Amino acid sequence: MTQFNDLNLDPKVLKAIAEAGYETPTPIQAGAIPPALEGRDVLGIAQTGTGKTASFTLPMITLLGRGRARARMPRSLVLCPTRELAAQVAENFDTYAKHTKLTKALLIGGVSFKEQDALIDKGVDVLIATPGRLLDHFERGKLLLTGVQIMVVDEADRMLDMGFIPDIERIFGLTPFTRQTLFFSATMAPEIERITNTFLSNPEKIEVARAATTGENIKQGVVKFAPSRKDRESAEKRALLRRLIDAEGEACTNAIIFCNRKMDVDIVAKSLKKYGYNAEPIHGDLDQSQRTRTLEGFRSGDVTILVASDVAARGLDVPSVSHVFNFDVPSHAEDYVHRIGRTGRAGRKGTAVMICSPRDEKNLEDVERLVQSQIPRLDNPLGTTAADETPDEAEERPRRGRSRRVERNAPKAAERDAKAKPEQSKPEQSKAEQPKAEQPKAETVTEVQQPRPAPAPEAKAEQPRAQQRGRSGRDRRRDDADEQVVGMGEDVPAFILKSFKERRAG
DNA sequence: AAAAAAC
Repeated sequence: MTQFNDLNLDPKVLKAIAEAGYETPTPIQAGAIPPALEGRDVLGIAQTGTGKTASFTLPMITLLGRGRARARMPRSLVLCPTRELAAQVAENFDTYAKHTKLTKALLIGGVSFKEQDALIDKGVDVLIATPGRLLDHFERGKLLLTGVQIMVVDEADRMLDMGFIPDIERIFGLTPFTRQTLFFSATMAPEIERITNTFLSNPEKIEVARAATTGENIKQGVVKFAPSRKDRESAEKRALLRRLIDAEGEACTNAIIFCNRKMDVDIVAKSLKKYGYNAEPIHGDLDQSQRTRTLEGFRSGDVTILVASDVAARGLDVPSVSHVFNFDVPSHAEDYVHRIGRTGRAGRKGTAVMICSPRDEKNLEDVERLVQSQIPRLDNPLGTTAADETPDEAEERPRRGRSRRVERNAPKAAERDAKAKPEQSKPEQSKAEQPKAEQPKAETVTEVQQPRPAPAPEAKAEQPRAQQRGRSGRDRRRDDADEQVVGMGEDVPAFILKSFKERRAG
């Protein structure tokens, strides 16, 4: 098997890779690095979680190793759709370029121009940017792109969704024809295809499917929710969310909760905090410093629940998320795939639970058509009809969740996660809650046997684990899977290999 | 109808 040492990378880069603890490149890295080092254009079709970022940072650092940056003329450029993603790429550069003298600047919105200007003036080897802020700098005459030798476009399909393609085309036009282009997208939509035909020259195409999307390692479930009274809807929905989180018990080490609206992100986060959960909101209206702080806290484990808009649906590298909760059914079906793709990364187990209100039914149909299977129905722990009491009041005793303790009841899970996060804060279980025996935490969600249709809804919530299928072989948890991407290219559900357009077409 | 990204 190919090792990083076989890849002709700069010894300084190899040293940093070894120090970071890596030996074996992922398939996208093994495929993209050699042609990139030869100076060829690369078209990488890969999702996040495949090691995509290093597949362009490592050869870039090697190629830029010689030469020096001139004032206002960066030698390379990486474009990302969101600020967080750009910041992540910048971190990656810091890690792998630490033994070199290369300089970099991160140009993203929401922060002052001053520091960014100062760095550009000094001259940088690598510029990492979101399109808006980059063009802003350019228009102020602070930046020349005629010295760009390598240009990277990351998450191109998301750029497309966000309407950045005209900006990207414009930026392409500002760089020299002779540049090398490394282009990454999760899917090849027709518009993406057009861009690559226009701006890439005889690219080496590397296509890698991720094993872990909605395949066997993400357990999915959906809970139908109908409020007892209209004016209680939002409070009851939040109460249901808490019950669903609690039902997962110790298995839920950290989670992302997605809401469709920024306002709901704020409300849900605030409500969870009130009930003693360690939750923080993240969405585009929060200021950048808070977004950064929250994300850092979530990565480090200081924050265990991230309540997020779709700003966090794609691209964000949050290792080892055990659960995704969809507070709403996403209105764009493809967002479902991206959202639940935040869990079950790198061959690990993941759980994705979604709440579906009557008005979300249509969106649910769209999602199920897209993934070409029925998402197993879970029992509503609050009951299907009117509750006798307002759930918010019923559980009003706030639970103390600040203390950190090691997992007690789940030694295996604790072992597995020991490397990543030996401790975690957990809300205390309220006495008012139903006995665990009736609500076994690991069995609340049924395994998806795709593309086999889900079993009858009634049967599965209480089904003992031993009777569930699909637990053999690869399906088992890996103890050492922390950073390694495993099972690549195998057992990929057919739909994930198709473009979203093809999926919609059925 | 919403979210993201520029001021």
